[in-house]
Formats: sequence, C-alpha cells, structure tokens
Amino acid sequence: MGDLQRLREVAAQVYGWTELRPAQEEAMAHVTAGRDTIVVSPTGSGKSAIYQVPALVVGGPTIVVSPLIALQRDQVKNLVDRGAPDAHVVNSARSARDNAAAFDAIQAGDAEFLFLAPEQLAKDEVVQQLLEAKPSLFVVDEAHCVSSWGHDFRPDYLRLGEVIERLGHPTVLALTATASPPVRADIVERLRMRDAVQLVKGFDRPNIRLEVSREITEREKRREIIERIIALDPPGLLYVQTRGETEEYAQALREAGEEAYAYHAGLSSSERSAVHDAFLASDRVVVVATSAFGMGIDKPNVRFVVHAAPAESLDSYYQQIGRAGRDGDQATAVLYFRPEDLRLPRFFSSGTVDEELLTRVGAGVIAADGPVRIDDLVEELDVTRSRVTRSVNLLQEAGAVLTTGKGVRWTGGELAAAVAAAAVEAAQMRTIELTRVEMMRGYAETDDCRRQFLLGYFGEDLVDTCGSCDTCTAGTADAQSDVDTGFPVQSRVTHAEWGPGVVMREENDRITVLFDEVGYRTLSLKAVRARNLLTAA
DNA sequence: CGTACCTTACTTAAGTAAGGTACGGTGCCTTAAT
Repeated sequence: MGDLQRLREVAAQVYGWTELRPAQEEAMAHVTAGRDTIVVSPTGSGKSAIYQVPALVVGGPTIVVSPLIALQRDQVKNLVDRGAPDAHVVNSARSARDNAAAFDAIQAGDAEFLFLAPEQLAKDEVVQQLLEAKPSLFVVDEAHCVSSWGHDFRPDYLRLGEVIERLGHPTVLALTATASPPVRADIVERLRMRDAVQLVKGFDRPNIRLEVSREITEREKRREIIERIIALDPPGLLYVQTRGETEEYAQALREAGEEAYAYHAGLSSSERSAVHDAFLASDRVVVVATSAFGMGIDKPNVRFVVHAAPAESLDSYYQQIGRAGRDGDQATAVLYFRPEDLRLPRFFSSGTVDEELLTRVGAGVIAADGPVRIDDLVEELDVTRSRVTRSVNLLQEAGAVLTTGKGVRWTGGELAAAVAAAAVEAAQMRTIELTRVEMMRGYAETDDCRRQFLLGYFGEDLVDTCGSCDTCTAGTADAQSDVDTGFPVQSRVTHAEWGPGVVMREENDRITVLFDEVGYRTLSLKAVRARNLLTAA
C-alpha cells in the first residue's frame, strides 16, 4: 500500500519513530483513507501518533478537541519537542491576540495542529475561523468525555457532531483508553461518525492484579487502607470520594511516614501543578485524589491504584486503575467496598430535571421565531450557559428543536408536550446511570473471576479465568466460558417488559442484559425460562 | 440519597429525642475588581 509507505516515512523522518505497531498502522491507514475511526487503546500505546502521522500525509490542518487546557499545553509541547510542524492552542487562558494569531497560522497553512476545548467550538466565530482553515481531520481526544461529561457536566461535548457537520465533515478520529460498547456507540452517534471503524486493542491489562476488600465499618476500612498502601509500596494512587477525604487520608499517610499529597479540583492551580510535578518526580509518592486526578498524566511505574470507595461506573473505575503498571511490571488495583459507599455515586448519577428551566428555554426558542443562538438565550434567560445548553440538548433529543448553522430552531410541536418528552429523556438517562452504579456493585460482589467480569463488561471475551485476581486465588472463581444459557454474550434479545437489549454476561443461574431503555439488569434464568421473559432477536 | 451536624423541645434543668437542613465531583468560559 502506497499510503503505508508514506506513513512510515513521515513517522521516521518527522517524528523519529522507526517502527510503528501493527495496531497503529491499521488505524493510521483508515484515517489516511478518510474513514471515520474510533480507537480504544491504553494510554502509553502511542494513540497520539494515530493522528500525528496521517495529519502530515493528508492535506489540510488538523483540529484536536481536548478536554483540559493543561492537557492541550502538554500535547503542543510534545509536538514541538519532536520537531513536528507548528501546533497552536486556542483557549480562554490565552490573550485574544494569541488566539487570533493561532487562527491566522492555521488558515495560512503555517501550522498543522490546533488544539481546543469543546466550549470554544460552541462559539460561532470560532467555527467560522475553522471553516476558512478547511480542516481535513477532526480528532476528539479522551473521547469518553463525550459520553461521560456531555450529558450534563460539559454539554458542549454533545454538540460537537453539529460542529463536525458545519465543517463539512472532515475525517473524524475518536481516541480513548476506556469505552464499553454502549459508550462507543454513544460516541459514534453523538459525533455523527459515518460508517465508523472501531478498533479496540490491548484492552486487557494482565499485569494489574484485581482485588476487592469488603469492609464492615468505615473506621476499620481506613485503618486497613493505610496499612495496605504501606505494604503495597509506592508510588501509587488512592482514589476517594470527597475533597475532605483527600486531606484526611493524605495526613494519615504522612503520619505513617509516607510521602503523600492530597489532590482535588478545589486546590489552586499552583497547588495542583505542584502535586503533578511531585507525582512524576518521586518514586515514593502517594497521591490521594478525587476523580479530578489522572487524565493526561503518564507515569509508567505506578505500582498500585487503591479505591477507598466504588466509582460511579466500571468505565470510570477501569479508567482509573488503568493508571497503574504502564511499564508492564506487576501492579495492584484494590477496591475497598462497603455497600453504603454507593450512596454518593448514586446521588451524583441522579441529577434532577428542571422542568421549569426546560419550559423557559423552550419558550425562548419559540419566541425567537426562527434560529436563535444559545448565547442569546443565555442572555435573555439569565441562566448559566451550561444549563441552557443542557436544556437545549434535551429538547433536541426529544425532537422539539433542531440546530442549524444559524442557531436553534423550534420544530413546531407544543411546548408542554416537548418539555414532558425532554423530561422523559432525562429520566431515562438517570435510570441507565443508576444501573451503571449497580454494575460497579456487581463487580465488587462477584465470586467469579474479576477480570472476566470486567472484560465482559467492556465486550471482551476472556476465555479462561485469569488466575491472578483475588477470587481466582481464593478458588471461588469458576470458568464461565462453557456456560450456555441459550442467550450468547453480545446477542440481541427482547424482554417482555424492558424491551430490546444486548446480553452482557452469562452465568450458571443468571444473565446480565444491557437494555436500551432501562440500562443493565441481571435476570434469574429460572424466572426467564418459567415466564418466557426473553426472546432472542 | 443519606449522613452529620445543628437547633429546639422536653423535663428526673442536663441530657435525650425529635426535627430541620446543608452537603457531597469532574472544567470550560467570562468578567469584574485589584
């Protein structure tokens, strides 16, 4: 293939990579051929190269959407250090003049890469500037953010699909280290990827030993975590649920003689970067953090990731433990589990729907009588931009509004009905989120091989038990590979009450199905058979 | 959602019980005041 030869040449001459991995070449070949592509592959496996090399083979600049300004900075520095063509960032931390210069460079062909956050792309003038640059490649880095943050925290992630369309649909490349099949489907749909190739490589991390410790009291749990961390031998990470706990555990660890730092989003940016630096520099460090810590931080020799409490989904959990053992050496992931600790993840997954706001936003769109910009709605309604955007997204989901290049427009239905439909969408999303928390519980409580459970959740079939997780060591894990329930994993089924879904997991006496509308449910086979609840679709 | 902490009410006037309420995670961006 001529393309492949050129890709190898560019990799060697521009970046100094004399050898590409087969998985990288495969992805690069698709991107170069103009095919929308989603790549799920661990951090440290050379994901960035998948756009960096093709970007120089195909004409036109490359836009990279990246969730954190700090990350954008690192990515640009990385390119500059390698002597790659110019890369720029556009964000609120830079002066208007610098941002304008970046657009000029990208339009003039003096720069190849432009990094920005999705919020920038919500601005009309930014999209206009990019249109003039005629980008050929649109990269969404940390693409799991589309699904995990887009639905509430950072709603502009859900609007990237429209931006891609307005830019004439350049080749879309979505990159992430962790995404289960439904999350991948969500990313593909939201980014409006066409005929997307899905490449999932190196998902299992066999050098990370999986363990769960079920605890009775909070007090006992705290004592054991401190002891265990000392025994596990830093460097490592301890994830906790609240900002307060980061300080408490960090102090307890320091009193026990460890080098420990607390990290959460409430710290000043200088405190945060001091912890980053200490984490990267030291071989004896423990960072005690909320979920704020980790994205874009690549330290190869992290020996453990301990969780003082469950995460809100196995997606988040796997993302976090994936920060251990990137050097390939032995590492350990321990989850300390008390059912009570599911309280906070449940709370965070059950955000409320503001029907009054939906009504006001809907009324605002109707009153505009034609396309209206979200910024104008924000001004008129005096509500934060992110709340308005979230409401617009829900109304759009319900089919009540449409987005065009000129703004958001009402599709003609009745306001009350549209609000009700949008509220149903939101409620359905909440239900699904809550069942994702339940899968976290399922992982913590299973007596079967944890690796099989985890990989199964991500749509990967591990034929034999892993032999190295705590349940395998304890001898409770039975191979689930020869189980035949009549409903094979990944096959589509329909439930009498819950509608269509996909089989995620088969066990001797039960199966777990991910239903399109009600999320993950575990069903007793006895009941399924007795009442004929499921049919293969 | 559920806990932790607070106030209030009650009565074996100093401690208990009931009732009320605040709080808990992720980051862009913008803009005003130093």
